[in-house]
Amino acid sequence: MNETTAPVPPRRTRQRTAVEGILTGLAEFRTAQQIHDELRRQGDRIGLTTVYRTLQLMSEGGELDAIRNAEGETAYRRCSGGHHHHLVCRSCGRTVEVSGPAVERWANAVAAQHGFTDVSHDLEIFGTCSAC
Amino acid sequence: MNETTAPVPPRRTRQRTAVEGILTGLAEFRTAQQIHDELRRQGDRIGLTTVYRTLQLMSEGGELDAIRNAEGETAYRRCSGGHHHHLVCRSCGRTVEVSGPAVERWANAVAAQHGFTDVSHDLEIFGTCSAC
DNA sequence: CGATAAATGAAAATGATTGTCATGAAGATC
DNA sequence: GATCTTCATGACAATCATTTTCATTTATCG
Ligand SMILES: [Zn+2]
Ligand SMILES: [Zn+2]
Ligand SMILES: [Zn+2]
Ligand SMILES: [Zn+2]
Repeated sequence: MNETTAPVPPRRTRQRTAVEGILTGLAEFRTAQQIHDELRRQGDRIGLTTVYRTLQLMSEGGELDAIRNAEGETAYRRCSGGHHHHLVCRSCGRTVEVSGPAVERWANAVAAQHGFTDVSHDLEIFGTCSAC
Repeated sequence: MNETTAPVPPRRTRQRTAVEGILTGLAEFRTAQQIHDELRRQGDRIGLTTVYRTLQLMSEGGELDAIRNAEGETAYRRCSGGHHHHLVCRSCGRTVEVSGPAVERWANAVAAQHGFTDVSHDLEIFGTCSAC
């Protein structure tokens, strides 16, 4: 047999658990450094490198959504499964998941009109939330 | 009188002319380094710092559109004046400007519904063009 | 309990972008 | 054209998020 994709689950380490814990119930997008700072504040001893690696792996595994903020930094957030977009507060990071079937149809239609196939899109809405 | 915005046009230098020349008639997004390389290849003597600065100024002045590619680098392209989005070929980089009033309305409406102000959005459509 | 491969993290490297500042060159004025 | 003022240039250093290295630790399994 040719086992191309051996399903090896990640090891349950203290550090990975801590990162998952921070992300659970957090509605905001957060960068690796922010999460690292918060963990340190809580007293967790964890390396910045590990935070970067863990977030990357979780993102690749579909457990997290990733976006790049205005400063070009990558921020992560635990999201629901299906296709959706984000309404993000520029100052506090508060995020609301949004979806619009009409937008999906429009994007696919305009791409098809120009002969493009295998279509995907990136869409994020930014603003200042009422609390800020 | 209080002249808050003195309209001082940028000086017409050999370097700025060269950068503008490269961008004219180029349908693809290009990074500062790519443009610098191309100018050097053409025999133009120009510093990388100057290319970065010129592109930034042109972008701020609305002469160029800027996007961040998959590697996180900023790429620039001469675009038409109004608000629009891009349909970009993943393999050859061919870019088509597109616009959809319905999308604009939807984005603003959904942001307003959630109490967000000072709203903007990023939207790019990717696909494979008919030539690829 | 070992054995073993994955995970960690401190430190160094990377690489795009920005800051510095001495020198060069537009544009205005004479 | 000569001169002056000010902006522009660019070689170099600095910044800073992210990645790489690699020696050490540790989770998992038999
Ligand atoms: Zn906010
Ligand atoms: Zn969508
Ligand atoms: Zn193409
Ligand atoms: Zn738009």
